[in-house]
Amino acid sequence: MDSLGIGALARKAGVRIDTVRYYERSGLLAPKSRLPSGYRRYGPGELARLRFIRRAQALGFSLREIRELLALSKGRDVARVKRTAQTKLADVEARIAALHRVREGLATLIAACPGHGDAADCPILQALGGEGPGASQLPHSPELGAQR
Amino acid sequence: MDSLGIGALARKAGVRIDTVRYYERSGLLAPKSRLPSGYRRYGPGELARLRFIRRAQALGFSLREIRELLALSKGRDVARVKRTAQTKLADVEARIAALHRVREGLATLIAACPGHGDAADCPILQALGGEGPGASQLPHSPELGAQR
DNA sequence: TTACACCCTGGACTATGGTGCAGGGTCATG
DNA sequence: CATGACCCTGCACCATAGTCCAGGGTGTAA
Repeated sequence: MDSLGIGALARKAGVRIDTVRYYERSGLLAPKSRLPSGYRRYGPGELARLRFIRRAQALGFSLREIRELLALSKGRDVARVKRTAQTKLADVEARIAALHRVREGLATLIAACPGHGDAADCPILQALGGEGPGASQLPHSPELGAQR
Repeated sequence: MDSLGIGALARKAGVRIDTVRYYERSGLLAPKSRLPSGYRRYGPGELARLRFIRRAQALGFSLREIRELLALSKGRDVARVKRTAQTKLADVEARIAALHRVREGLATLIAACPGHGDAADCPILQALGGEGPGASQLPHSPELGAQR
């Protein structure tokens, strides 16, 4: 039979055994069956599901979102799956935009810093430390704090 | 005197009182002095430092990195401050690049998904779930998992 | 003096995504 | 049957950045 123990499954998917058990605790991946001893047994479907989880994580989905995606895929509601992916895309684009602003702020400060001399002449320290208009060149977007 | 209690300081900087105490525990911000009762007292320097911390966070620095930045600024080693900022800039740029790959992967899948019909026809589910070449259109960069 | 806002410490708890360990039981090979 | 690899459960722990609470003490003004 092409059924796998937890160790073989983990090796095939490139994750740790503990991670597989963690996913099970999190309601993401249940074994196909159990031996009378309690040993978990997995089939090819479980391997595919585990790979799904890893790939979705690489796309920036959280485990909670992946759980929803898996539930959706069981209901074969393709429209909702697509909408979820679209929402995620918008989210990723917002994060990119926020990071662009961070990059501009940093680049501006680095360009203005002589790289030597007294700390009082360093715009990086000035801009961050000042309470006056010196800080106005920094991005101020609220969502930057929400960078998960 | 223009010295502040912890509540006034927190209000001026737009953070919570607990957060100020948390920063103190983390070695980021010590009070200027204490009353005999133990009450913390802060001067304008501490307010500036607290604002520094918040702005640096908005630039994507972690508290650990901010602690290093603050230590550096005390040593007035401007060159090292600049190098730290440059390292952070490279880090931000790598995160942007990783998110770009995520975006391309998602956009490709969304474009190919009909948005209706059977789940078997949904490339989002297919690409994620398959173990064959279907997954090859997805980004595979290892640093994506390391998205802090 | 009383009222009330403010402050103290220490510890528990939140969410996320795991990792590690103790103390056992089981499976397969020689 | 012995050995070693594998597996079980349950629990504690990691980092990050806080948040909240209990059970007190203090500062100030009417």
